[in-house]
Amino acid sequence: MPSHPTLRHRADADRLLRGLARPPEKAAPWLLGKLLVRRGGRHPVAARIVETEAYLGEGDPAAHVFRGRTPRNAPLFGPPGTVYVYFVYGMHHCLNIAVDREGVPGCVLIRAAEVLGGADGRDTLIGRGPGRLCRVLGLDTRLSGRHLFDPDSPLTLQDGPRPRAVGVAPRVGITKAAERLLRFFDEDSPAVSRR
DNA sequence: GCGACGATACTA
DNA sequence: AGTATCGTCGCT
Repeated sequence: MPSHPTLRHRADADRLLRGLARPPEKAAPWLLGKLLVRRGGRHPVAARIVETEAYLGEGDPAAHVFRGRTPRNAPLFGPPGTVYVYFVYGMHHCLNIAVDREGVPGCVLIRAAEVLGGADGRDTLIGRGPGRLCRVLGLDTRLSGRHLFDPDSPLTLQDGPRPRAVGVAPRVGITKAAERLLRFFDEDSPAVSRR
């Protein structure tokens, strides 16, 4: 077992990468409970993921890559753990994580997370909805294309407490393939979109 | 170069 | 239902 901190972090990243290196419909529920850690500000901010959606790649009419690769969606073709952030409706950013294998553009949209406030964890802020989550974590398109486990990454992933129960529902806000149950959420979280 | 539209979220 | 608000992409 590695005892040096750097080696241990490396081992943690490898384990998380194995979770991400699977098809979106597997990786999306697996991501529930994991912690997004935002660095770059005065203090790191951690947010516990409580709601995700799977986007299946070129065969999924609701996916950004449905009509093929473009400069914007290119990060989705990167290795698992690559960050894809896009801008919608002239005001919101949405965070995605590329999953599966490099060259296979499946991804997971992070729809909600509980931002852990003070050291005591008492004042829990919620980022309900992908737009608000990005606003609360200060994420924008400058992060798109970066990788969660790069040494100096401003956004990383850590292990966290798994949910007691996982709910399944249709994806939010799409018109195509709207019936598919590809949205996953922590049933106990108040931060989940209410729809 | 142009225009339609979107993986949003709030208010009424 | 209405709306704020703009980057992206397909098409001309």
